Amino acid sequence: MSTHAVAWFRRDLRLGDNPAWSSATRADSLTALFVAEPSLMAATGPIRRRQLFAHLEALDSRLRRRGGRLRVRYGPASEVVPAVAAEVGATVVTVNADVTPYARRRDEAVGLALDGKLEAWWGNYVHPPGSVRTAKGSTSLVFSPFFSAWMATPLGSGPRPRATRIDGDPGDGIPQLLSTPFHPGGERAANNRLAAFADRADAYVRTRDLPAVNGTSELSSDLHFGTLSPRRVLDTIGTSSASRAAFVRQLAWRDWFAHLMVEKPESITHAWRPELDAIAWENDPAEITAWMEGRTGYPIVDAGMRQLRSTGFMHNRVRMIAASFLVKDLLVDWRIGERWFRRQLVDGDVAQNVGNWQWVAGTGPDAAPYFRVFNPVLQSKKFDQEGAYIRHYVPELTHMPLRWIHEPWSAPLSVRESAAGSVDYPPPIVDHAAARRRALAAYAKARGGTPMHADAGMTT
DNA sequence: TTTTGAGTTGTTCGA
DNA sequence: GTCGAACAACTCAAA
Repeated sequence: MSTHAVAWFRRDLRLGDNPAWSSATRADSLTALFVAEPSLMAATGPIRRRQLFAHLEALDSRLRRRGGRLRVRYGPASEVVPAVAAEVGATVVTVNADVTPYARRRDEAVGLALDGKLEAWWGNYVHPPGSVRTAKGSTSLVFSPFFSAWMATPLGSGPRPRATRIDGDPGDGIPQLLSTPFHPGGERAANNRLAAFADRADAYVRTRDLPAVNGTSELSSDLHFGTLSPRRVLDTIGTSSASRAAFVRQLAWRDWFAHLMVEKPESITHAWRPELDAIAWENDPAEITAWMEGRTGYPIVDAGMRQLRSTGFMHNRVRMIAASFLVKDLLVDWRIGERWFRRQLVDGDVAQNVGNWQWVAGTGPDAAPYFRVFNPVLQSKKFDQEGAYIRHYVPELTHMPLRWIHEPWSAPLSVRESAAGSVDYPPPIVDHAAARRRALAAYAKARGGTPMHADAGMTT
């Protein structure tokens, strides 16, 4: 009897170092399948959706060169996958597993419907979620010990791919791209981006915090879509310098947040520290909108939020500043910011986004201490010294002299009037010093302690 | 078994 | 201007 595999692609849109794909190629023939699930599509912003389609186009082209097609189908996976499996007479359906509760429920349902023919691999993390453990057998709730254990864990090896016959049915097809994606799609382009980062990886520590410089890896989107294998990224960058090791540490954070998502899926909606679900958030709708639209009056925050809306990306340092500003300065529930980022970001990823927002909000395990409140002006002066990033994304401040670019409200009226356009830039929506006191008081109250200062709270 | 030290990305205040 | 302390509490691993 001949065997036929369905390689069901999800967030692993590559053929290289892809255990589920490699396993599928061991069958006599295979169907490469992507299911556009309506519920996932609805939760995906236009920029990430466009990027997804670009990757699907590239994957389809690659399969065509091998005489096959990517079969794209629309509908709920729980119906589509068993139907396709029956249609093609599949003996096995291979996938790379995912960590979100949605994905886990979905795969469980599909697995039941397939009567045990679903074969799950881990292909999207350096080490499989759950595999890096403390001596007691659980996931460390402190990053450093997790990192030590992560480094000490040997890399597993998956099955080797073979040449096999690939089904040529395109299914419903891929929607036509109406505009340019964030990145050129596909595995090959992603590998070019990896090679480009490898060339500047030794400058990573020196430049990664400077939003005007191309110093971060900018591989988050490829890691999200799986156009890059994280193990290949690790291999390529290596740890031969302090900079490279610092980057590899970031890959461990990515794995840690995946581990934590499996450990505690309710962290999507609840603080890891339950007492911090009791914070009396302000959640002012007008302020939330101003933050989303980049009209807070704090140039570094607004530059970041506008970069996000217009490009689907935001520099890592600015993500922290903007997130801290929403949670601490505006006292807005981190879940509101998390949802906005997740929808807008081309690399929007539940486990990573929730993990990082809980870190900023101080509600997560081994998170930033709650009293660490970023000062948006200091951060701006420190990391955007020339104001180049601000000027790029906040055109109203193009002509604002460097001396006041980080806090334009301090500029004398004459300066503001002569810097064309700057009168259109809004005044700050909160006073940082007062907002900081209010945040500390709100956190202290939720934690059941007393405020640090007798005068803590909003001064008017 | 108990103790101890250490721990992604910061800010403010007072000496 | 510089510098150290305070701003908490908790997990984990090593001793």
